[in-house]
Amino acid sequence: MPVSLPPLSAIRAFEAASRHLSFTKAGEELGMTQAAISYQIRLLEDRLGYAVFIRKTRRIELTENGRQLSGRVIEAFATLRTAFEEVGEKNAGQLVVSSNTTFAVNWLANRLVHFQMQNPDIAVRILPYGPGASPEFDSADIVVSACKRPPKDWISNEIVKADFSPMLSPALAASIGGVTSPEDILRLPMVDPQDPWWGIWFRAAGFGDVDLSGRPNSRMGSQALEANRAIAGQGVAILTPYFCKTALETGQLQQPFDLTARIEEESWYLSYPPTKRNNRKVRLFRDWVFAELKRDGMPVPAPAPETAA
Amino acid sequence: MPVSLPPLSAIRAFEAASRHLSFTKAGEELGMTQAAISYQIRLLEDRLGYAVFIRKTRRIELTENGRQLSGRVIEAFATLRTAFEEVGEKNAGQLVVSSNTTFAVNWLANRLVHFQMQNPDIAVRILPYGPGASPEFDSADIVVSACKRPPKDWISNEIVKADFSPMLSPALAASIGGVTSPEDILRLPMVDPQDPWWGIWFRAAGFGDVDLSGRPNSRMGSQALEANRAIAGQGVAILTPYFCKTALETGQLQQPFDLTARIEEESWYLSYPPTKRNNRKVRLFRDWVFAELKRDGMPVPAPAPETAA
DNA sequence: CATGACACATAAGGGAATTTTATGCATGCC
DNA sequence: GGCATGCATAAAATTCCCTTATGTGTCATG
Repeated sequence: MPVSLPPLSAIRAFEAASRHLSFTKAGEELGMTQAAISYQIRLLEDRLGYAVFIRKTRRIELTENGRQLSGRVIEAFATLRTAFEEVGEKNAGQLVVSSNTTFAVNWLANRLVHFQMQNPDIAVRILPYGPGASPEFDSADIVVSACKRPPKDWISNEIVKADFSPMLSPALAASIGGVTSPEDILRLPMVDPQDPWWGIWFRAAGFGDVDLSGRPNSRMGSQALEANRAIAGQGVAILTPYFCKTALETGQLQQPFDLTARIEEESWYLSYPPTKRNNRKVRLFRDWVFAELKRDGMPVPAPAPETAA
Repeated sequence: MPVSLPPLSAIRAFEAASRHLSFTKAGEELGMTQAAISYQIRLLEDRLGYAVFIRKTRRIELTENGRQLSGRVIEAFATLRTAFEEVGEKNAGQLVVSSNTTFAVNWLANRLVHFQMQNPDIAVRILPYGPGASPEFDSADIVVSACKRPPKDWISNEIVKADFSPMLSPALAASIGGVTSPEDILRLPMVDPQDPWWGIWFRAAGFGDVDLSGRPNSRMGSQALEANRAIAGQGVAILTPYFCKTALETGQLQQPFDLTARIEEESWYLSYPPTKRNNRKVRLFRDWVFAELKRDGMPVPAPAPETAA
């Protein structure tokens, strides 16, 4: 049970006044009037039962007691200031993004350098989390997640709808003389036949119950892996076209059907705690993500309105 | 221009909460509700732009940032607490009395031991100041002064009226066959013929202008010295009977005439700054002085009323 | 598995603590 | 001597907190 201190505002006034040896200057530093400092010092002396300043004409001096306090109090405030400053700086200069692996590998990886060039003062740390793991809501500034919902008070924007469609390597397609009908796919190996996306896509394509016994969806988090296996010709994967853009453009993969399916509400979300809605680095990153999406022609959510700091 | 800190009340709440890892306990320690702590922490996090606590169910944890702050903040508050505590204790246990020499030597000297026995926890320091010097209004807790008035806002009590009357040693009186009329005094050497008190006393005794060219009054501060010279038979001194009580009782001095004179407003005053009116040691000392005076049959002023701390 | 207890969050409202404004006062300086 | 400077003070206005009351999610328990 620590000793109770005099009012902190009085201590702060004393700290400043004892540094400047002037109530007026202390008031300026603290953004208040000379009268307020005078009041606070009076309060402090009243509370302590002894004077800390001797009022001379047009200047003040510390009393013996005041002198003894002054040093320690200044020291304590210096400790506080450096503590908050250091943590604040560390915090302002470092942006921690917890992203699910798909988004990190298929989207962030080859664009991040642009953000970093635009904002050389911000050190970005990407923490990818794989399927089965959870985003690091506690330690991240921003989270890009798919299935895992952020704490409900977080500000959350849907950034990419989880459309999906079968993808395969041209070589694999050629091996059966080309893929022209959904049924062709069934003649090829699948990278992950248990993925529930298959069933949904086939239904959307007009094929009722294709038997692909369900398994917890994990494609949201590991498309990079599936994509590589598909590129390597190991099978047909069911992937989100937007995330395969490069592979599709370079011909490493092909998407035989324009038809995409989706599970409503299964999307990638960018989210952050409301505390950080006015945080510079968070705003910069969020806006950059939105701008990139827009360049890609993706629908972009309106960012939540800002509030005065 | 130091960095501006978050609101200090929020920092204090954080300090307590981070020690207890509980808002409820922190609230108890600080004498406020759990809701208030919650509010303050929220405020702090809002201001800082990052969280300092992770809210788990029925308990809280420090975030990385919070942990980094916590240590320093606790340290800073400990510094403040020990600083105020130490100075406070030093201050509570030590009573500095700046007293004019007459009062110190002729009154305090042989009584102080009683006060010290009654209050063994208080260390009394008497700072006597001689004629010509000033009381140490700045560093003393209590001042006993005569001519020097305390700063006008001080609480000041008249304790001894400066009555005066001629005093001499019995031997000196016998040397002229006894002193029975004021005129007899003029036949003897005076310890300080320039003292204005002489003229006033002689006038009061019915003798008009006795020629004793004036000189600044200094008897208020050095009666001890004059008294010793009178006791040694060097001359007649004009002294305050109350302060010669012992010498008169033991026959070292005699006061030939009951007549005393006084200059209105010339008195000894006990005074202290209003800041200290409820200060324990100051009250104890003041009350002890008043009690001693009362025992001597002196009129005692009513102490100023106390105010709630 | 329902219930209660516990710990923190949140909203509304009131009130006290601070601040400001507007002076006064003493004194040092030109 | 007149003015500027720096602190004190009183009254008035705000702002900031804190409390009360209630909600939410979990854990523990019978």
